[in-house]
Amino acid sequence: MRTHPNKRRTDRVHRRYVARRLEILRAAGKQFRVRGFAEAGMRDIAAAADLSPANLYNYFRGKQEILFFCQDNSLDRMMAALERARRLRGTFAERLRFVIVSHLRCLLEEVGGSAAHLLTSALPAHLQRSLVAKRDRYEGGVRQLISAGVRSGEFVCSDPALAARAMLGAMNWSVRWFNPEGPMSATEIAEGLADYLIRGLLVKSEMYPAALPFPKIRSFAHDRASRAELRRPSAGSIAEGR
Amino acid sequence: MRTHPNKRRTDRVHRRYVARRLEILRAAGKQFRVRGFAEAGMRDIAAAADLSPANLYNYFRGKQEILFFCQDNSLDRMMAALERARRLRGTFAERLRFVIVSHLRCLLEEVGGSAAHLLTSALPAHLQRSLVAKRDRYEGGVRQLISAGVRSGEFVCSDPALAARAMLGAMNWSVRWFNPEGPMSATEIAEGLADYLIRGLLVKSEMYPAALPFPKIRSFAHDRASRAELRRPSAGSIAEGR
DNA sequence: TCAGTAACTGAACAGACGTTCAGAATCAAT
DNA sequence: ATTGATTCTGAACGTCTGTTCAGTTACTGA
Repeated sequence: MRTHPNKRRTDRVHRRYVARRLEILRAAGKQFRVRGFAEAGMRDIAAAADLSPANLYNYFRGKQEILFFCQDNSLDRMMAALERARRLRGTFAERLRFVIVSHLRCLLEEVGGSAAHLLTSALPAHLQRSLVAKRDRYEGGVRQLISAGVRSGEFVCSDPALAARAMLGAMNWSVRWFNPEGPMSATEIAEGLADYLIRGLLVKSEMYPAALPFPKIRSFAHDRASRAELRRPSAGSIAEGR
Repeated sequence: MRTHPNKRRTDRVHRRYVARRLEILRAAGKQFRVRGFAEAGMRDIAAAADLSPANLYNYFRGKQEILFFCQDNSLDRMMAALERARRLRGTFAERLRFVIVSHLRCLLEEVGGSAAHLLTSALPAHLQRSLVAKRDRYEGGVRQLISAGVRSGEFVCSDPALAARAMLGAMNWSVRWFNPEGPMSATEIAEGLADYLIRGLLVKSEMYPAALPFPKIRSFAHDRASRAELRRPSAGSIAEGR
């Protein structure tokens, strides 16, 4: 029994497995976003992902784990955008705009149906802590971006922490009213919100809003499809139930 | 059997009844705010209000009705603040600031533990419609305030509707991170958020933030305690259970 | 073709939920 | 003290939930 054929087989099987996992996460993310965590039942999620409810448990340990990976996944994507914005050459307004637009696309665009805004208390303590820590790092990054802009003289802001929270709140709340079939696309909304949110920081607001070109995001939705976090957890990462 | 003694008796009984109703609404509002609608059980609400679970049903038809009155009540308070802001003499920035601060106080201050931000889909259609209509009137009022400021030359904003949603989102999201025991009071947060949110609209942002005095709100939390909407509904306003 | 593994399912389970109800306790007025 | 109404409660009911499991189907590699 050589290892190669086996290896190839399990590879393909594993790829299918990961893909199904992602499908489930997307379906669940949409359900969570639309109906809320508690209101979205496993039977709904299963139906949205075209599986039997019982079959979900071949891919995830339970509902909480699904929520966790949904949030963890979108937090990772946002964090990646934040780090990319940091390395960006340009004004702080441009960097901040990049973060805002990325954040909103991640939340609103259909393919990225995640639900980072749901950070609910329905998770066991250690998972909750892990997510909150990640979100705090992200929020801290946004705050630092604002502070740096203030130090550089480009921004004016008496309380960067509060401004960061205001910006994130305005963005996160958009999932409440955004309608994919509505007149505005996710990108248009993102640009419009960025205009307003950044204007509140600029010292010289006359030069704003202007057509600030910023690097297009390519393959944004898929570039983390095979992240380590998406693989099946081997150890007991979810120990006790609720 | 004269009517006077009876009248007096039932009056007092009725006052107690209304007061208890308000207590329940406050307790439930806090639970809904902290844990979410589905996660907050009737047994939790009852415990928070110091009642037996069964006794809740002497004051409300059920959980959905409690949520409805929570939201309806805080929407009414916000609407009242909006109308008061409209009649205010002063700049549009001052009026808008009044609305923002009132909104945030209504959401965050302990005594007004309501949950307008929860507008969930867990309510029967007609109640949902009623709340959404009221919220739309409120949101429209904020939008008109912005538009009027733009027309007057005081504000600049390419999309007042979007800006209004951004502002409301930033405010509503605050219930997620606000901590009553934290370093900032609800009022301080309200002022800080108002600074930033209004700055994004001003043409001449140099004169901002400045100490803009605005009329103090007095007896804000209690002035609607005996509203008609708080009385027990006599007809079947909640018909079918979900 | 055949064995073995992976993917999947229907039916059920234990627990939590909102809610009800018969009846006890409390209150108010005579 | 008695009466009638109001306020309250413990215990239960039916339903829905997340989850499990024995068993079936589909797929893979030789």
